Amino acid sequence: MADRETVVGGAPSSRRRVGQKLRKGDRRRNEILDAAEEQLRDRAALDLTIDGLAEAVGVSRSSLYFYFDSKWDVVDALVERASAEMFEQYLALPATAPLEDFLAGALEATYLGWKRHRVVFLAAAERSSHADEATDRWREIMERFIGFIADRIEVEFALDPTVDPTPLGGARRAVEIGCWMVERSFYMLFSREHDEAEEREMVAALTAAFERLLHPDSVSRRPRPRT
Amino acid sequence: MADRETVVGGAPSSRRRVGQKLRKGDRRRNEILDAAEEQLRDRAALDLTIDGLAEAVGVSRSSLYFYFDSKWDVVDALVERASAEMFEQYLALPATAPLEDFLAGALEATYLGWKRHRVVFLAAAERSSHADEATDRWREIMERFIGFIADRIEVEFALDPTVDPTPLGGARRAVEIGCWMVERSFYMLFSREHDEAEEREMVAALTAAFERLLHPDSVSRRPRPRT
DNA sequence: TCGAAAAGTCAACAGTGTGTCGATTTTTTA
DNA sequence: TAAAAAATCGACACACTGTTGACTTTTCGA
Repeated sequence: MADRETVVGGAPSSRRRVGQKLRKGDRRRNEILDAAEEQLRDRAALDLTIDGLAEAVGVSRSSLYFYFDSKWDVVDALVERASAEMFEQYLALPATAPLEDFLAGALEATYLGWKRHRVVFLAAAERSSHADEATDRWREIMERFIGFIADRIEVEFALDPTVDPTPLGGARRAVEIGCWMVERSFYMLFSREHDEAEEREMVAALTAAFERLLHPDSVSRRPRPRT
Repeated sequence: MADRETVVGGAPSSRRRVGQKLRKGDRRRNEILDAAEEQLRDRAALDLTIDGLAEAVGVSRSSLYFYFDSKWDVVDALVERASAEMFEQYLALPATAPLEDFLAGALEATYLGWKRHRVVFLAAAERSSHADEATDRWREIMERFIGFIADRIEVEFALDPTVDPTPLGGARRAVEIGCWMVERSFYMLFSREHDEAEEREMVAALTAAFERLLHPDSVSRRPRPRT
């Protein structure tokens, strides 16, 4: 799954039928992406340099401009690559499973994606805060996931009386809030020192949290006197 | 509340007794901060320049280095200033109010803070993604809010059987998740075009969401067959 | 399989912003 | 009011960016 032969972004000489041998340029493009992901282990995206990437790949700096307009362009492509991979996992979720299994599966897929491409998703958040245009791109990527889950919730809402996202502004809004909750929580977890156990705890907590967002609580909220 | 005479960050000649007349340097420092907040309306923090700030304030570029080590240092101070202001609102929350009012009040305070210092909090998120050290600083600021709410929830948990954060990993973790949910949701709202109505909707949705995180849902979750 | 078109490569240049130094002026304070 | 502290600035060295135009290699169809 790592080095496949399909190309995602708006590469030079991109759209070619799948399975065909890659052009030299396409191979190089992937090398650059790999080098970037590699370097992101050490430094923030802000600290990437065209120079550094060029050197890592073994071409001149100006050659790099042949492939990407800027280092942010590189980061964008990297994010797109990792997100697409994660979304494939979403598509593989069993559509007929009970809602809670569906949610647990989605959370698990998200977690594994983060684990695998930690540095890329950290960079995604970084990138998304730089320019409105970049924020929108990240928002769009998130939309794919939000939409996918929201569709399922809509169905569930119609079928299952114990599911009611109305107070959160509807299924869409509820899932939106939930997804950003997950994104941000993973971001905060993966951007600091932690162990595997904490990761599992976080997945469990987020799964429970997401469920709670969708089900009304057990008590009717009435004002209670203070002690 | 805007131009007070206390100074927050590690300014040159900071700690002076409150109420005293500011030194020239302290005034200038505030000017720089104000200029930065002003300029952030136009551009991302990444696009701030020492040059631009210096010019706006009317000093030479190198003079600016007298006050701040870098433009990120400026941003940090700005974030600290706005966060402190918001936290004061938290402290003013009526401690004896019912939980739901407490939460609604906290959400309202957060919302107003965002509304007032939108560009600063957007910059905070941007800044926090640049360097581990900056991420930690933002995390610490969030901790103040998380800790404040979590303390209240702990109490509530002990008193009120309908409050149970256990499945989310305890009060602390539940509030942590909730706060990041709020932070990210506001970030996403305020970083795009929207109207006042949508802001109110978001506040309502987040308030409802936060409550749901703390109360167990009404159905015991049992596997349901698919149709 | 050959040759033209397409793809890929690079050195050199011009530009923008950074951060530091030491010398100088202004403000503060005792 | 004069010494100390604070504030200011010009000039320098440097790191990274993005562009241009000439050159080399690869690709692909006749």
